[in-house]
Amino acid sequence: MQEKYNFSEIEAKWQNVWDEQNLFKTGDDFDKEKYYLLEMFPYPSGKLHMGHVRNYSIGDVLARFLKMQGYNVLHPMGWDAFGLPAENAAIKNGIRPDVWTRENIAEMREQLKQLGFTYDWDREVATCHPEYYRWMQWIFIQFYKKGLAYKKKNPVNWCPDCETVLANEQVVDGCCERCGTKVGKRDLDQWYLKITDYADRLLENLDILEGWPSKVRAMQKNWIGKSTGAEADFPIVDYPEKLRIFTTRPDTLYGVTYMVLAPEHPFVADLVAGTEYEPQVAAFLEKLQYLSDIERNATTLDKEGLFIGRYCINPLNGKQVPIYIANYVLMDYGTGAIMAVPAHDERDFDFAKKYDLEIIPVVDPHDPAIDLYNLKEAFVAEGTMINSGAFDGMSNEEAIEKITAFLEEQKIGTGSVNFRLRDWLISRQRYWGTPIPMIYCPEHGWVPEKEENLPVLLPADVEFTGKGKSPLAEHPEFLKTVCPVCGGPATREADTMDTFLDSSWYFLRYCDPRNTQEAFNKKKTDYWMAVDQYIGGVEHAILHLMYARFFMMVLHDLGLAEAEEPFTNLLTQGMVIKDGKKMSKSLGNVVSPEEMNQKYGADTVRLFILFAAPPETELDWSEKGVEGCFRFLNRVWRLVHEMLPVIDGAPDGYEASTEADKDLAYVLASTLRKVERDVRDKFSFNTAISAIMELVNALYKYKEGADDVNPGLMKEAITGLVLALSPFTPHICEELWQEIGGKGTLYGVAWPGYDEDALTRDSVEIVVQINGKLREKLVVPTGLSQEALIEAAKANDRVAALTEGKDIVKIIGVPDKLVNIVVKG
RNA sequence: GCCGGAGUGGCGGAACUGGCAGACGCACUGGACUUAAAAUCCAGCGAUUCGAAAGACUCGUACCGGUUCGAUCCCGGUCUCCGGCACCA
Repeated sequence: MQEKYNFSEIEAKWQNVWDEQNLFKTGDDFDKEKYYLLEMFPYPSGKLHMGHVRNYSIGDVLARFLKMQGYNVLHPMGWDAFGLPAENAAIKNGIRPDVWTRENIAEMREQLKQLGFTYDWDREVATCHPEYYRWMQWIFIQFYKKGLAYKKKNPVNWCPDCETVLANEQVVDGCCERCGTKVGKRDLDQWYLKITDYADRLLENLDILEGWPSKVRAMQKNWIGKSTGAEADFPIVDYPEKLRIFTTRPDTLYGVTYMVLAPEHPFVADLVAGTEYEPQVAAFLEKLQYLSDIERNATTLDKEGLFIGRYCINPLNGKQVPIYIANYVLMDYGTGAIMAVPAHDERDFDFAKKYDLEIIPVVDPHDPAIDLYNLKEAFVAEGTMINSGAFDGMSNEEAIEKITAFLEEQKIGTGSVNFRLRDWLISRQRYWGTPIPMIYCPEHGWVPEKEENLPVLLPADVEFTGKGKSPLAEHPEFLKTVCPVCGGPATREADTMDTFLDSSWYFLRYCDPRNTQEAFNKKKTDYWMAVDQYIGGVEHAILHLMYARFFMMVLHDLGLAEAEEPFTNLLTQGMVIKDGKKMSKSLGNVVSPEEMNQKYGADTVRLFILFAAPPETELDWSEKGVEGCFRFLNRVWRLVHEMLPVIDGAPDGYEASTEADKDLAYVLASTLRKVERDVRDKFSFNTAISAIMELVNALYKYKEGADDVNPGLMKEAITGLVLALSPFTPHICEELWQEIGGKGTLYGVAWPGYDEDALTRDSVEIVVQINGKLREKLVVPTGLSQEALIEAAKANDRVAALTEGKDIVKIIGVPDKLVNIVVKG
């Protein structure tokens, strides 16, 4: 009686073996061909969810497969360990964030091991460890020294009841997540990174990233949002300064009928000071204060404006136009001021209609349906210039160039480019993050901490109330320090860094995780970088992936790394859903990886998650499907055990004598070829697995049908099966490998080759079509010439009967594939 | 509005470079084994029509059209759904 497939015993056994041998440790063998495989590291929230399992299962198949292909594979894992939830746990349950985080990490690390993933745990990093954030601070200082970090006042979300700053995620429907009070704004001095300096490069390099999904590249392109146009200076009547505006439509300059400033524009207060408009402007600003960013930016918001009693002069035609302020002009884009051309801009048109402002067309569409001097809506398309002085008669596209050139000649403007991308606000008024290593000296202003004094440690003796300032800001011992320049008394920055900084270079630290002298050794990162394959959720398509690219560019420019782009290839896996909906506690449809693991084993869970859908698409969890995969593994188990006596003592190699032997040899070779291609070239794990299932089906058929089983062939087939399946379900395969007499562990055993000869069959089935419709199938010798093939088809009784008495117009023959006979009548 | 995808059986999904549509799995149906059940093994499984059956015809990859001997695949148009951005001048 054969042994039952006892997955829990087998899995524990092999995980132990791998652990004891420290099998997945990766050396820096600079001579070997490397492959850096990386999955996005998790936030240690407590337990793994199915999304993690999917992410890491995909990565692990690749890691094991590539190892079998002979690569030196770097496959690390770590923890994105700073962040708000740890602090919330501290406020709610009184657990220290470091303890909470450490416990969660321990639990999740154990879960990852139970899934059999091949991580080199010697390279584990956690961003909350001082050995890690020390170098985070060091990198920040390098950015600062290069002029890429600066401080600026910016409004933050402020809850008047909790008297604290709120992160955007803590603001729900404009109210405080905790107490429900309406959230207001407060201006704070905050640190920024100058990512906008790299906007063009971040955009241009997207074209090189051919290994990225076009979707992600498009998302980043949208996010960067480059627009080309011109800036122009408009003199203001009775005012010394000129008003500079940005426009993408310099061709419409002659159509300007008013100007609009952002209400926060620095000129506004000055322009209305002491006039009758001053109180109205103040009231307008007051009203805007209570709008959230989302409300302020919503397209649905009514356009509201206010004339401020002053006028501008159009530098091209000397026309005097009124100046407005309006809620739809934003201070932080362009120059915070626009020229309004209602005839050719929808927003300006709406505004002009509402406030009864002049509309002057300057581009003629040549469309009889459009009454230029009585427009029903703005005309934004191409046309011929009119009402534009010397530029009349040109195409408006030509006018864009000519007018821009004219502005430059006259020194009243310039060609200009604007980006939607803003500088990266990195200050967080939080405790659980990397302290920003800056010091304020009354004498010397903001100065970076001395590098030899790093890390600036997070103090452990803090209290969490959820009220008032962040714990660091109320910690005198932390705050009190000396100026690195003059040694006089100074104050530390109390803000910590956005956790996105920590995750913007962790892939570099993995290359050299225990270095105490530098953030990472260049020789090592130059060997391992760039990451050959990065795998993670599409929710990180913009922020994380853009920040990491930005960091890599800066580190490259600082001479610290060779690579300029961190991730050569990117795979964004789809979500795991249940019953067509996202898994969530509130819906009660969360499937726990732990339970599934206990019920079916890690191999089954891995197999199902890889088999049920291609990696990029959504995956609907189906327990029936899981059971199917479990059945399959049992089927494999029984097959191998039944064949053990046959394999035992079987010769190496085989002679395929019977047709059944040849059929099986063919299936075996084509399966091995397909699995290799599907995994390596397409990440098409679902079809690779289905091919292996077909092989198993063929083996069952062969064993039932054949009078006597060919031992050499069977041994070869079973060996191939176990090896091909091993990246997907490593535990059961290790066990079977041992039972069929394989040496050592499967990790790193060479990927099986396949028998080319077995792929060539003596005969092949071809299709005969008449007028493109399938009418007959023929078995013919392989490699039959086109002529002979057509003859064979014509000689067939059925084909002859069907073409009887009809004109044969044309015959197409494709060797080893088909014949198509085109007939008439 | 702009940008990026996707639409194939009851379901998840296959189909190489334009060449047998629906691999593999799930669900379902029937059979074998069993005292019985579970497990397992075997077979069937897009729709329609004809036929006792073997089998045969026709239709069928969101919709309309085109290219081609031949289209799930290429081209043009339409619809629907999903994702990103959006008062960005």
